[in-house]
Amino acid sequence: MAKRPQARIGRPPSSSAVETRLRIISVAAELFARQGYGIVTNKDVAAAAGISTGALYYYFSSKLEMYLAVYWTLQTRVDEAIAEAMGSQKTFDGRFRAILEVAHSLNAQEPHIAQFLGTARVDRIRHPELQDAIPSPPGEGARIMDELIEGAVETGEVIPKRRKQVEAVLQTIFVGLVDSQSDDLGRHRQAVDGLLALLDHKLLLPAKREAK
Amino acid sequence: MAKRPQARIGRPPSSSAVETRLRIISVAAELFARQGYGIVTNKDVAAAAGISTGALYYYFSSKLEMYLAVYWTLQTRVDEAIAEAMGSQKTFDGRFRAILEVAHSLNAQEPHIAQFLGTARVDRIRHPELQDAIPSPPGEGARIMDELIEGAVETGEVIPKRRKQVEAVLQTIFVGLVDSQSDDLGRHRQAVDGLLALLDHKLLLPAKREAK
Amino acid sequence: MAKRPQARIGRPPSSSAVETRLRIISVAAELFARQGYGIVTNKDVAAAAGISTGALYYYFSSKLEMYLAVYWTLQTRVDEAIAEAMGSQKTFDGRFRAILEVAHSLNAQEPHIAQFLGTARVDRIRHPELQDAIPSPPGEGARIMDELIEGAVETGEVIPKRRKQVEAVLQTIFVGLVDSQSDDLGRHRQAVDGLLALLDHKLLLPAKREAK
Amino acid sequence: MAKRPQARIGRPPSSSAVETRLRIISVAAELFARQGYGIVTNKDVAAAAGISTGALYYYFSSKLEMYLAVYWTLQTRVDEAIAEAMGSQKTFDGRFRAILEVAHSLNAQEPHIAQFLGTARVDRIRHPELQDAIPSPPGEGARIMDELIEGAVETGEVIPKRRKQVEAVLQTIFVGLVDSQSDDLGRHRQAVDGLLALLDHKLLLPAKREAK
DNA sequence: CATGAATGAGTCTTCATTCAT
DNA sequence: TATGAATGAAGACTCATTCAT
Repeated sequence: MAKRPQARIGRPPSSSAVETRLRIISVAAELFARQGYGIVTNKDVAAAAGISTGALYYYFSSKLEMYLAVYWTLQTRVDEAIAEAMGSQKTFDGRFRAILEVAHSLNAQEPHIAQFLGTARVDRIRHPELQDAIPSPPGEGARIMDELIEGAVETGEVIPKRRKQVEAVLQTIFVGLVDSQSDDLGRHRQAVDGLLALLDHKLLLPAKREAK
Repeated sequence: MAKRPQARIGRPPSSSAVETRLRIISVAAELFARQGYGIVTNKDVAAAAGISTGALYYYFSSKLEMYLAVYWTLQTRVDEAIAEAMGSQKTFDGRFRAILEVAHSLNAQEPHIAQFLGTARVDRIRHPELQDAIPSPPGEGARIMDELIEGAVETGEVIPKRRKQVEAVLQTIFVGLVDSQSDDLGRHRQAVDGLLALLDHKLLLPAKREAK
Repeated sequence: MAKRPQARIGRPPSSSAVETRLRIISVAAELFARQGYGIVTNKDVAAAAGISTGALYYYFSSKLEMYLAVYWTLQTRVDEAIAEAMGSQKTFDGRFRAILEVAHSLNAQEPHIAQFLGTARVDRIRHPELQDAIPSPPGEGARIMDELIEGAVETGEVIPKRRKQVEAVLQTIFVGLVDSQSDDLGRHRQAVDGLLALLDHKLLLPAKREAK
Repeated sequence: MAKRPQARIGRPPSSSAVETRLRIISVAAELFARQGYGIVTNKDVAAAAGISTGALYYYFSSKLEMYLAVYWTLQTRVDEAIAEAMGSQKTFDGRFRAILEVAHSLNAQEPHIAQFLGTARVDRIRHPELQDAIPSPPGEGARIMDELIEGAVETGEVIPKRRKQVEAVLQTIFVGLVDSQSDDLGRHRQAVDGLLALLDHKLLLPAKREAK
């Protein structure tokens, strides 16, 4: 599970500033998640955080920096959660199921994380400034994907020739989950359960007979 | 009011309204596909079409109308292609495979169609004006999904209780394909082949033995 | 979205929002008085107030709001002056004379008040936005007219049957004064004196004899 | 009474062009009367006349020229009507009454004439281009005013010293009538009747007694 | 730490005017 | 005569950013 950011004990100096910064990141995350980089204005964020637009510039040198702060905060949380899920399992099958469950429980706890990261993938393409500042398979994504597939090859669950196909299918599924299901927890659950059933060959059965 | 324009040019030689309109839609489709509704400016579109921003308003009453013209043009193309694919097959399995192939060949022919429609899904959420003007499962999407699933229940390929799961999984896969693979035809092919292999139980095999 | 403004200046030294707002209203009053709502541009007002067009929106949410601020500022001044004049007299004759004098002295003090309000009557008809925001007999006009005429009926200066005629004549005179004389104080004085003489039956005398 | 413009008998060449020109002037008059020079667009006029904006430029070299054509057409009609009214009477009293009646019957026949000319007085002030092209006491106004007052001095109805006052009062009344009453024929009648009663000392009577 | 007054570039949109046909 | 495709300047308004206080 993702660790919730807590004020560290025994660190009094300028604690209100730290709190304000965290508050900004938190409200900005929600706003960016819903509306994207281009549409959210500094004024929106400032108002939601209860400060003035000028004050924003004390904490971040630009709108872009603020966005990146949000990005790394959330992406780190996701990366940690996935790393934990990966570590707990050895087979591809186990890991994939664990990741799906982690994705769902993150979504249940903090819905705007997935929404933000889905949005970020789009904004990255749209805004050149973001393109240079955000990695394309996001966060640890590339490393995790590698580990997942290489592990699967080792266990024999994936034959080497199909590496690329598996990678593309996994990307498709993960992006699809984030982009099309993360705004509704119930549907997200259906999608996760459906995918698990698909792995068990229970979702799609052979046709009884051809319709005339 | 414009003061004294002293314009330099009137109607350019040999220009046809129909052609110009199509040219605008075509270049706008590409720009919107890459950058989205909010970021593409009228100036961008006009420049790409080789006309002035004012001329845009001769063809469309607003930026929104122009966007919608692009949307319906492309969405119609997709709907027709999918309807054809659906009609050629009776089983869910056959239909699903046909749709994947259609998706791929559309992508091969006109790459920005999928990019635009993926983008449109996001823009629809971000821009209230679009929300009112664009259907949420896009185009004929809702009807097609229904037909696909009800057909599958009739052939016994999907048990009634799993309807919702199948729907969510299909959404996940279709959105994932569009959003994560449509910018690279090679990867898109891998994804389609991977998904077909997944249906055949060839993509993911049981683990030989548990790694320690 | 604005790209990278690299602005040159922030808050100018020694500036007060209240003062700036008043300055804007004052210069806008003069401009609107002379040229009307449609012709005065935000740029004109901003330049006259010594600020940028953007700054205008710090004080008013739209050009319309700015116009209304001017309107109510001036209309209130007029309503108060007329109310005072009305209160000081009991007869219609006294009140009418008092109002004419008030009109003249307001004109002497702040010439653009009458010009603006004359202009506003026209702009109200031409611009639907204004129609909804400005009352048609302006300000307290309707109430004052009523009080004036009902008082006159009570004192016997107007017979009940002629109420409508008196109202129409008063409207004609007041509007005529504002529209045709308020741009020249000398002529305005002549008009006021002429009207007073008319009441005294001194302006127009019977013809000595019929010219052939 | 104003002569209605009729197609002259026996003048066939390019008669449709003449008709079109007249039609443009007629619809433009109505539009300008209601909305003023600045707000009416060439497109509005063209649409109302059933032609294209381009065609407008065959008949008038600019929007300004078109406006002036309307102005002189209407102003001439008014001047002629007033001249006729003036000629029929010798005393100031008779002439004034006759002018009021002419004003009213013109208003009854072609309501937008007065509306246009009222509007034109305002537009003249607002648009520098019009200022140079339209005379300030409109049309024959200056000459008529002179004749009216000099006649009154000769008949003894106005003493020489009050010339300016009478002029200012007449301007006030004529402008007031046009600006405040010409949009409603009933009210216009009330105003005219009220003014006639005022001349007869029947509109305003002495107060019976002072209210306490 | 924070505010709030201000900027100016950039957005969508309108409109008188032009000119090939 | 007339159309209709096109221009470009100008208008209202937005927004990231700056800076005196």
